[in-house]
Amino acid sequence: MTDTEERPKGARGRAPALRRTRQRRAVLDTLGRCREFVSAQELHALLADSGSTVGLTTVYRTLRELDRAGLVDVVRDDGGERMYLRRPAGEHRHHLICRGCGRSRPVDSEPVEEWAARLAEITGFTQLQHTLELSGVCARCAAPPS
Amino acid sequence: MTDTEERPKGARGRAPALRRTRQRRAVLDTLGRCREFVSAQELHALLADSGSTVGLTTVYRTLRELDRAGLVDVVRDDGGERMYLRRPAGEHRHHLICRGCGRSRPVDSEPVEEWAARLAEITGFTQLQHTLELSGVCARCAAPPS
DNA sequence: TTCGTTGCAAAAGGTTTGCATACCA
DNA sequence: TGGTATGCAAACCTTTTGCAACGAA
Repeated sequence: MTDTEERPKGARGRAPALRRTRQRRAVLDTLGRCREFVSAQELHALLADSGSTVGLTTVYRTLRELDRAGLVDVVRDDGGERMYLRRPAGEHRHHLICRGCGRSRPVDSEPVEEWAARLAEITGFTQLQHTLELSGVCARCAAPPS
Repeated sequence: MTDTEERPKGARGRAPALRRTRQRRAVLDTLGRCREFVSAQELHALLADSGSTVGLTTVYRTLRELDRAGLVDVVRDDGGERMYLRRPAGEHRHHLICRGCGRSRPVDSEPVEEWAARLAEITGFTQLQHTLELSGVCARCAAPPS
């Protein structure tokens, strides 16, 4: 069990003072264009393809920032690799990912949210967090390969 | 934890023919004694402490076998490390883990199971699998440091 | 000028694999 | 005996970090 170190999310009102750099803009832009989850490595490759020279390190760092800022949804693929998808609204969403084609679709997870909330009451646990990874095989991929 | 579904890994009815070796017995035994999730590395350390000489590789391999056989629940900690906990019955369970002390407690996840089942119908996805990681701060850890 | 940002190379860390050896059945 | 299982070392991979150079404000 890795002990989670204290991380007071409610940081002192300090403004991070993010700078708008060419690299960050490129990452944000490319990520925004992705409709499916992408890994840092994939994103780095995409950036390279589009001619943007952005270091892999920077991609990782930027993605981490976005995660902290709650601007992306993050899941882990089977290999433990983190996958990112830009989050439209401020709400966190859950996605159902097809193991065949990799496409994902957001799902209504209200029941889960409610259940989690109830769980907090029942167990006395506070600051509940949950990560939900859903996968399956979509109708198209399940269909006969004709 | 992942819903264990059929392993269509093209398994031609071959019998795995597991052998009962000293190492496997030791791993199984030590794992069975653990009441909380443990990582492969931790398990390896525990084995070493108890005098059992089992290679780390073997621990990893055995754990993977157990996972495939659906005999353990697996979660990933914040660092992406896999944590294992022997599964009592054949049922898969979800656990709520305290970020303070690391202790876990199984929770009733029926609502989630039902929701997932309904989701399958609605979306047309088949062979749904889900992994749910729940964490929070237990009452004891949240209590004032007296 | 200042100090956040970048990027390369290297370090970390967990997990897997190659391969010769040991051993259960 | 034959095919498994083991274990060491090396390989793999993703992610992080050290540090000198860079550039937005």
